[in-house]
Amino acid sequence: MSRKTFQRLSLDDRRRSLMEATLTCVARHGLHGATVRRITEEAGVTVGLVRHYFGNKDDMIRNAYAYLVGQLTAQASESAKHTVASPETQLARFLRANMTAPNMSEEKVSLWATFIGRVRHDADFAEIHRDGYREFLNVLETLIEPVLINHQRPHSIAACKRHAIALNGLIDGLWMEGALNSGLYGQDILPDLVIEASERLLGIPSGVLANAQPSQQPQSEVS
Amino acid sequence: MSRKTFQRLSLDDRRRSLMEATLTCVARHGLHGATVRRITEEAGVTVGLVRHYFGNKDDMIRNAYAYLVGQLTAQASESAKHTVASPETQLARFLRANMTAPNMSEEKVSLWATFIGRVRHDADFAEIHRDGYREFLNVLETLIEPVLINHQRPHSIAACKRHAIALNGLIDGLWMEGALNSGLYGQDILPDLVIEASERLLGIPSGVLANAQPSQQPQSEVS
DNA sequence: GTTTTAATTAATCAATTGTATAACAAATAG
DNA sequence: CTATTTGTTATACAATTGATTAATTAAAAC
Repeated sequence: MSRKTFQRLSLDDRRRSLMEATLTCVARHGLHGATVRRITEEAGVTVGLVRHYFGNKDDMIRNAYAYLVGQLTAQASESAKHTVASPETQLARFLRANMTAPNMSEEKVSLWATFIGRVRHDADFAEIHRDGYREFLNVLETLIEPVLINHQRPHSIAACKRHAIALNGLIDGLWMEGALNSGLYGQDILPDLVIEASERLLGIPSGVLANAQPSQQPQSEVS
Repeated sequence: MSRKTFQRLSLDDRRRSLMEATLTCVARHGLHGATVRRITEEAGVTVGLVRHYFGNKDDMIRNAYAYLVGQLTAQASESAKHTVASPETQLARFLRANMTAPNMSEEKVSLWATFIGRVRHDADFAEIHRDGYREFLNVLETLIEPVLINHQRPHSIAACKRHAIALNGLIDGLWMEGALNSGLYGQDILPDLVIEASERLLGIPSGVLANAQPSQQPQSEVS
């Protein structure tokens, strides 16, 4: 019987491949069903590589969690920052991005929730979670402040932070409940709903965010 | 060597004892660490009883999840319904209850999140989740409607449902992030924050909920 | 007090788990 | 083309897992 043919990958490629396989397996079978054998099979390698690249399974999972959080925050902030548009448009885009695919996916919410359960007992998990949360709040504060200024609302640092906390709660909650939708309502109502709710939370006139010019309006695009 | 002395319990008592031990172990060690041996040891019995009372481990865990969701929704609705007070006071109490112990506890949030990961793949888990979610939304709608009426706001069934979805998102998100607090802010700001945010979301005058007569505070202090 | 019932224990089982190690082979250097 | 390095495979192993069964015994029935 001949040995399996294989390809030697760079350290980064192989590690990423294993982390992604880990996330796939956790999403598909839960943490308890994400065994070393299943993960390595998903990655197309044999079990020995776990030790070689991560030392042990727990460390591989920790790295996979950090990888996931990085993806989530990167996607979120990127969707807002990479545009030259009015503050209202940027905030509106950010909000919509969190209520639509690929950001709002059942798989990502499931993954996120599954790992949250370990934050409490594992210091590494807690740190990864805290960093991601802080980043998300920062992005929100940065997006909120100019909008408040534009509409003569109180915009002290404290006020911005308070608003960011509330908005983050709203987004997180709707992101979760919407993604693993129980069929009690259609997910398609969420983008408009979160925009309208945010206008109220910030105390800005109705329509300011809802009518902010959407992504592909040619009119104002001067480059 | 003598056998362990034991006590025969009623079916309900023993089942509840095992479910609570299951939740304790899941909260303490995660789903993967909640083994039959640990759970039964926590309950003070031997492993054979799992088969006797639940058939197998998975069914025991499913029942424990339903037990947890039942606790959460019962506590939440009870905190509001069991009082003869103005609609504003009832809603305010409900909101505060979800931002303070025992409802907002790290353990309960961890448990809740851990189980959410299985909703996607297990039909029984999905049903338990959906039922709990529906109940929560119903309680919210019931609490919201009279407040909207009292302040001449639109209060159609659709409007109430929309508000309930938004408020539920806000509560869920803050409940989660607040409980496993990352130290980025103090949990003690959350009760007031959620009350103020809810006033804005519902479009009712500031202070309507905040100044609704609290449970046992003599007179309000002016800030 | 005696019998009956079934809740509970204790022990065993096969399967699966994460880890460790030696053999192998793909890429690289000379 | 040969030698070397090390990424990768294949296999073994001890520990733990959930499940199963027969033996016990607490409690109820008589």
